Amino acid sequence: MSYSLDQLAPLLAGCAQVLSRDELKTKLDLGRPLRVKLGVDPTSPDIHLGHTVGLSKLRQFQELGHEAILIIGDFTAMIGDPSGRSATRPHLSHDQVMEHAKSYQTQAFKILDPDKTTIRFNGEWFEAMGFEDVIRLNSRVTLQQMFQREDFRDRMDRGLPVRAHEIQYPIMQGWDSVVIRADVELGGTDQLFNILVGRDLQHEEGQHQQVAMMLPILTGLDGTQKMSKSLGNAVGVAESPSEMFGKLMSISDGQMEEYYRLLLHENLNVELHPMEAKKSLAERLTARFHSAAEARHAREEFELRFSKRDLESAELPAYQPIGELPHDIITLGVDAFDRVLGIKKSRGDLRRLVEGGSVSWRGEKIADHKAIIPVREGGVLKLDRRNAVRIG
RNA sequence: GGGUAGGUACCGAAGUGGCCAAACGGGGCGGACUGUAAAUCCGCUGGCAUCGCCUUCAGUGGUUCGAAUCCACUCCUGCCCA
Repeated sequence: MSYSLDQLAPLLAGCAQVLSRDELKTKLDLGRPLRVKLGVDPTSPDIHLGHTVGLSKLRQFQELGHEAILIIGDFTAMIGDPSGRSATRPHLSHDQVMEHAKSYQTQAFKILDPDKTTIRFNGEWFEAMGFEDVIRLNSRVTLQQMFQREDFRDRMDRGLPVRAHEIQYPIMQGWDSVVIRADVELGGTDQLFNILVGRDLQHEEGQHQQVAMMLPILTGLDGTQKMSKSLGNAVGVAESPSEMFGKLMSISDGQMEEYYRLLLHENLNVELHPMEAKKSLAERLTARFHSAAEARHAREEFELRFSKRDLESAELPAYQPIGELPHDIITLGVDAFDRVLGIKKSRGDLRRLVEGGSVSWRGEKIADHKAIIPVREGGVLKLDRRNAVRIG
């Protein structure tokens, strides 16, 4: 039987680059389930929408009967992928990484079918390697090869350091492919180099080379850099419906086309008013990770709160000032940010917010940073653009 | 190992004895405008407090009434040479 006829086209859809299409076709023609690899490094505790581009593709393979292998790079995460980085990454401790790995797994299963997914931690084989093994592995690649990589070259040109351990990363990622005998490796376009190293190493080991399938990289909320938790421009899949909806509403119109294409796999309807298109995008994506009802609700709350600016009727976190706390706006604000919203603000930050005209009590702007809030009366305290709390 | 240029706030980058919490740009935040969009304009951008005080210019020690700025040592990085 032939998988390729009906599978090739849908699998190629949405890919930025495939090396090569012919090889993929050949592999599909084998008629057996392919071993499809996707690696994630648990460098932060959360999976975000950017990760879901690759995960969805993996899911698609899974649904077509192939074997999905999710590599959790517990070992590689400690080194840090230098891809696309202009600076060396900080090291993470193994404990931190394992902590992250745990939530990664749970969150990845929001997309993948847990019953059909093989999860492998690459510490499994790397921890067992001795220095001699490492040297032997290193002897299979050349420095020239490593320095073909754009980000390394770029840093060299700019006089920035490239540390020796960083060039180990692609080698390790490549070795993962050898160990699991991958037929296909998925990754963002920034993974091209790493994935190709995998092909080289597989060839060295006498294995068939994996097909490299590169997916486009999702731009983060800032509209310029790739989505990444550490850049603070990410939408996490575990975030609450209202956070998710709100964040998605803040993307620029210019990004919508990209979000529609990469996340919903369809084209943006240009007939639609941009705001409607965005609300629809936000609602559908929120529904994907929560429920249709919750997404609907998030949308209604959003409209109430931000479009109609009806803070009084909106659902706001409750804030109960501690009894003996002085009820001046600064003290109150700092406390509310800290205890209710989990955001650390200094008194100076609060004073600036007040002076900037952002703070209001029961709909009245507070201009004086020494103002006392009559908390016993209860009411809504607006703190900044997106945060407000209800007292009493 | 030798030579040389550097290490300033989130980033880039001025400042080379007091006028420096530190120019300027970017980013970020807030406001006006709006669709939590874009563009534009305005303000803010170390901490605490009522003009003030406290911590900061890689680190440590020193010179000085006074240092980011001078000296010594240390650590870190680039480049050139070996």
